[in-house]
Amino acid sequence: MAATQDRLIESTQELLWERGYVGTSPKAIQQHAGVGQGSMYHHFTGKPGLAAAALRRSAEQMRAIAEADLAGPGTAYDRIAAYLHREREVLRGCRMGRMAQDPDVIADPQLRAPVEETFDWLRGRLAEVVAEGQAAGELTSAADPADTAAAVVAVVQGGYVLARAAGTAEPFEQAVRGVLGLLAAHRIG
Amino acid sequence: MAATQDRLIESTQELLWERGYVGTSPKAIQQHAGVGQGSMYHHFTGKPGLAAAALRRSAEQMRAIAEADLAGPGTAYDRIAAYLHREREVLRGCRMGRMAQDPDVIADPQLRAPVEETFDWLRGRLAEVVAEGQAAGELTSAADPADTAAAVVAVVQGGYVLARAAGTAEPFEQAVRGVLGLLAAHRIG
DNA sequence: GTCTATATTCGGATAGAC
DNA sequence: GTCTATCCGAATATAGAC
Repeated sequence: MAATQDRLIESTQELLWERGYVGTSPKAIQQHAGVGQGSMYHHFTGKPGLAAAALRRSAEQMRAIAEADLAGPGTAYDRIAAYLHREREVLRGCRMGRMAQDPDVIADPQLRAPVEETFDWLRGRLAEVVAEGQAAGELTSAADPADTAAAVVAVVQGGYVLARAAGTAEPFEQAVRGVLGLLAAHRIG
Repeated sequence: MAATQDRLIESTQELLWERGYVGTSPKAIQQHAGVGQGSMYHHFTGKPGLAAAALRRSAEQMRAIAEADLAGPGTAYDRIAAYLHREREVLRGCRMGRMAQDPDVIADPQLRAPVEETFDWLRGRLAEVVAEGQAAGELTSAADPADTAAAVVAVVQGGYVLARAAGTAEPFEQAVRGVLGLLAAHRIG
């Protein structure tokens, strides 16, 4: 039954987000999904296989959500601002970014691949937006597109870290305002 | 013997950095420190107590290292650039930032306090530097000091995440160049 | 496909001898 | 202060019945 696999994958996505890879046990996944032990090991080879499926799905979802803002209307600055101001559950952190901290994830190519690809894509996509803005005469050419894109993505990822450390979303919002404030000086017109 | 406590704390610092809180077992700490089980439980109440001591020490160290750059010579921009360009083991990530991802750390006030205080201090200190630069006429007043400071700290923390995801320090360096490039437009003179 | 039983190792700690 | 012995539950599966 596809529903069982789906529930397992969704539960794994949820628990990886909340507890990380090391902190997520097969048993916890089964309970969260309401699925028996035998059932899980019938559909998946084990914890790594299931986690890989969950991460691939999270990667797809993250990408779709980001693309919605980046392909939206308005100038390059507007689209970056839309991406940065998107509603987020800041205190939960980033589903993908969190995985980058876990040595077991980084050590397993199957687990690391979705994480790496997601951020590669995101940086590339933001760099395109910056370059488009420069080509359209909306932004000065002073800022390198790839470097600026990396800074924007890093602000989001770092903002999550600061917010969780502080126990409030405020530092995330400050960081977003901060980078947009800096970028604003590069607008033309 | 103080040396035993010290070795335990240092080993814990090391392992927390590498494996995180959930991923670090008392046994691993003992082995890394070359100290027996009984000895560890004689000097510390258990894993949380030992981790708290290790985090407090890491917090002191991080603060001293950052202050060295931020209190250095040069303009505000120079000092921020010095902080950003400091030599780092980028692929190891940040000892403090990593802890913010761990729910068990965030849930325990004793463990979270050093993390929270470190980032509060760092953002405050960087905001001072920005404000000093504005007062000295080196930087425009367009950028809010607290917001800019949060963005700078977030770039570092996010840079670590991107670098670990990529398996190379390159995205960290891009992000640093990116935020410095944006900030450069605010320099006067 | 799903269930229950069983196995092995680790995590985190306590107890008491030396 | 340090060591060894012991404890109990959790993590991560495998085996085989239904």
